[in-house]
Amino acid sequence: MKELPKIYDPKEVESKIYDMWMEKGYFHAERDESKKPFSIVMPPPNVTGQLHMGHALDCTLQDILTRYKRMQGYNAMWLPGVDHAGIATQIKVEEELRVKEGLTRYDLGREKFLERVWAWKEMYGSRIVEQQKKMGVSCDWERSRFTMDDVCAKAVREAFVSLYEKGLIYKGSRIINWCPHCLTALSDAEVEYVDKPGHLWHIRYPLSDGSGEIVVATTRPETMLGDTGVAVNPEDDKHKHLIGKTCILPLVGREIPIVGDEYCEIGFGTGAVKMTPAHDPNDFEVGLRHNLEVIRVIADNGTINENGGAYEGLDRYECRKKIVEDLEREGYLVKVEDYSHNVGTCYRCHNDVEPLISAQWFVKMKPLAKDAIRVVEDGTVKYIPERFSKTYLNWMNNVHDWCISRQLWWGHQIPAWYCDDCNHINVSREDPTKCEKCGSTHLTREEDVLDTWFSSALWPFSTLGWPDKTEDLDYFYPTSVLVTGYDIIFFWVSRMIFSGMEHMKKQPFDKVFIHGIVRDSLGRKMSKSLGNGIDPLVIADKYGADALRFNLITGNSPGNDMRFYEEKCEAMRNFCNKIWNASRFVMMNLTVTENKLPEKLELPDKWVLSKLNTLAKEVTDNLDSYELGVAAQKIYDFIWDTFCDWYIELSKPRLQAGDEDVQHVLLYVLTEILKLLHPFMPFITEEIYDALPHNEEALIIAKFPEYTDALSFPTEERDFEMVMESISAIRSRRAEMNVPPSKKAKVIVSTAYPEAFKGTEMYFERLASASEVDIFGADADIGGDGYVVINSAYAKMALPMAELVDLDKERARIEQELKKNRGFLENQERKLANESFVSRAPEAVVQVERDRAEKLRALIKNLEETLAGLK
RNA sequence: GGGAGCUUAGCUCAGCUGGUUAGAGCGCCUGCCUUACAAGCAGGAGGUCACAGGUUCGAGCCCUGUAGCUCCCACCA
Repeated sequence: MKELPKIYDPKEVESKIYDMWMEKGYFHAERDESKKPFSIVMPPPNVTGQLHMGHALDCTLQDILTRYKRMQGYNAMWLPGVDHAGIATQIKVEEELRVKEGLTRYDLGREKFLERVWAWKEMYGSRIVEQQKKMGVSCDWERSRFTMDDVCAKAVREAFVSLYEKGLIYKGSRIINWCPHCLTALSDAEVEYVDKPGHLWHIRYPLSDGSGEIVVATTRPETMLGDTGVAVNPEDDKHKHLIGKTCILPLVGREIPIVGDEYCEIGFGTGAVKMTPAHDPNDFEVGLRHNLEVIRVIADNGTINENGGAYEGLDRYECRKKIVEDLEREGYLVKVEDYSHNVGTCYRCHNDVEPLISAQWFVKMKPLAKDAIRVVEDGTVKYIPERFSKTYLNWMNNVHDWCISRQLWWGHQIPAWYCDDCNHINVSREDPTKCEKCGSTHLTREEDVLDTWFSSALWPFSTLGWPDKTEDLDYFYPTSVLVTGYDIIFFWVSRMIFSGMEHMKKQPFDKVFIHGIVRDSLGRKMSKSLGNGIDPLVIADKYGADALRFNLITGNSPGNDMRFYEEKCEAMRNFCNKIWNASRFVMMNLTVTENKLPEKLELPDKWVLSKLNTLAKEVTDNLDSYELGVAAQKIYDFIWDTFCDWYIELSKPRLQAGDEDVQHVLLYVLTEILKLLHPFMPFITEEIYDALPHNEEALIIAKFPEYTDALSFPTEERDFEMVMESISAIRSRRAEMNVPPSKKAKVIVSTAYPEAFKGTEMYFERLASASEVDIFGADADIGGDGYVVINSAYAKMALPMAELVDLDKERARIEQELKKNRGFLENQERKLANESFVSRAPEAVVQVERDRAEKLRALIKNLEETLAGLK
């Protein structure tokens, strides 16, 4: 048998164990009809990414589920991968190019630039994989995919073409969100709205006929350069007479119409709204209704374009300043109010997004949303916690068309070719050589690439070989559960659901297990700019990956944010050490070499086995309902309290007496504990299992404990708890009297349950500092002069400690205790006397109350007798 | 403007479909190096479960309302 060191050193153990798992191929899953599949696809981290706490939590949850199912005999397949992360990666490589070589991507050209990105990907793409391995993830690395690899590319092409052919993808000019920094269009989901303080400028627009003026209010005066109308509400008595007239745009001099439209709200601002159809989605709609001209004045890079006249070339915010100055100087500015409003910002670079009109590719969402809504509503796809289905449905019910084209180079290039001669758009599975409409061979490929999330949306089936009809798809799809944070429900989860329904005609997963965000100890989001991020690898290095994992999943509930405390890691490391030392203890006392239960079980054996049996049932139930934290907590409590603090202590006298049966029970219980704990703390449990005599090849593939009637001993459990309670009563009393454990004292027990107490003398000696123990029946007259009498509900215990007895104090103490317990009993009796309680509450509940009352009566009786015995 | 969540011990949080005298970790107090572990052991203090009503035999949990905090969504200039 191996000797374990006194302190558990995770660093040494973890890499060794991980290598062993890899070498044995335990993570790999192949289609096997004799087993039920359990499959998870991992949310692919960005190829630019570093593992952060969110990933650590995410992969820990998935690993726990995967290991649990694997141990239950499922064919557990967890598919990992990496996302090409279009914008994020391109920005990173461009940045490197700029800093190191002073070049832009345009200097290199598309082809050369992409070579650089691929080289970058080769260099850094595996970093996050290595980091995940440190966390102990048991995913099938042989199945690892990249969203830009050939398999995924084929799926993207098929998905795009098929949607296009069905008319569900179209190209059109719409107001889109444009990031002037990233120089690309964004989808609605990629815009983050931030409340920013600003102003509401009231501007005078003179009427063309010189009969007066109309005052408009705006938060973005620079956009007036593109104004092509003013809207007022047709019901607005103050303004409706102006409808049909025109006014002169200050500074620009353009004559623009005043139109009546209900979009303009009476009483807000000045009651008149300037219309900039090229730079505001609402104005665009109004413009369509009233045939307003569309004049774009802001260029892609955020400066004013040639339509801005004198302002051309100015940055949009400089221009704003300048325009306000000019308006004021020329007397057009009526007033300025402070006004805070929502400004859209880019989720990647956080610069203000510019709404502008642009020709882009869109996915028509309404028809696709139908099935995606249905499967969540009818429970085919279940969110855990349930409340997130509301978030999802709310979004899906109000979904707008999805802008999927990006003006980037890094990504899946859109498979569309424009005919130079007839302008026809050719979209096809194979690269076309001539226009399908006019036959021209002059074709130009669309330069734009697809939104990264377009390929992510196909992840659950593209990774399994779709569009080919593969065996993997047949066997592992739909996947069992998707684990991810609530912050990407819109980006990803919803798009996977509609894509799965559209392309596979089946939901991509049965369950969506949502977790929250890991925050710092002050409750702030961890971020680079705040510099408050905690590196999971540093923590894992310091406390062990097992401790980190346990930290992340206990003490919080699904879907809720959590705070990260390093102190808690310390507690979890201590827990590891506790298990380690308990195992050392078992090992150093082991002479038997076989893990099997003995024929003859003593009372404490039955007690601990019965508790273990219950634990297995509860943990299984909790895990099946995704209550991972609760399950972990129960295992923790069992190990620390039940096994270490009680059973190991109880085993000591028997071990000393050379009892082999107790060795077997220790080994058995410890092994079962390791199995229960393994999904949560895979490293330390595997290491210990390997050092123990074991029946299965490795813990990772050992059978997960199950409840069994054969090991259910409710009577013995209750009996032994009487003894434990009595021992506790002695300990408590001794501590109160400040008697050191080294001062042993005889214990005389009088109990109404002599059968339960039979043979328990050694436990009193070991755990209650008894020098010797006499056990008598309930009628025994114990106590008297020179004795301290201790009462439990099941026994009266007398300790000869004359020097400690102060009769007055003793009397007062017992009276105090009597008072308290009589109070409790009174409560109990009142409850039991309540006719409606007894008749309406379930019998089991009533019985619990009766037992409790009975217990109180016994305790009170003991106390009364003791009091009477005090002279 | 909608929607969601939170409010439980000094701190951070559990408490699963209503059923003991409401729990954990950390912190605090007392005593112990008891031959697995001082990263430990034993004992202990500490909570009118935000507030007000209601339903129920029974409410931290369900319903209604109030207050405070947080987040998400939404085209109000």
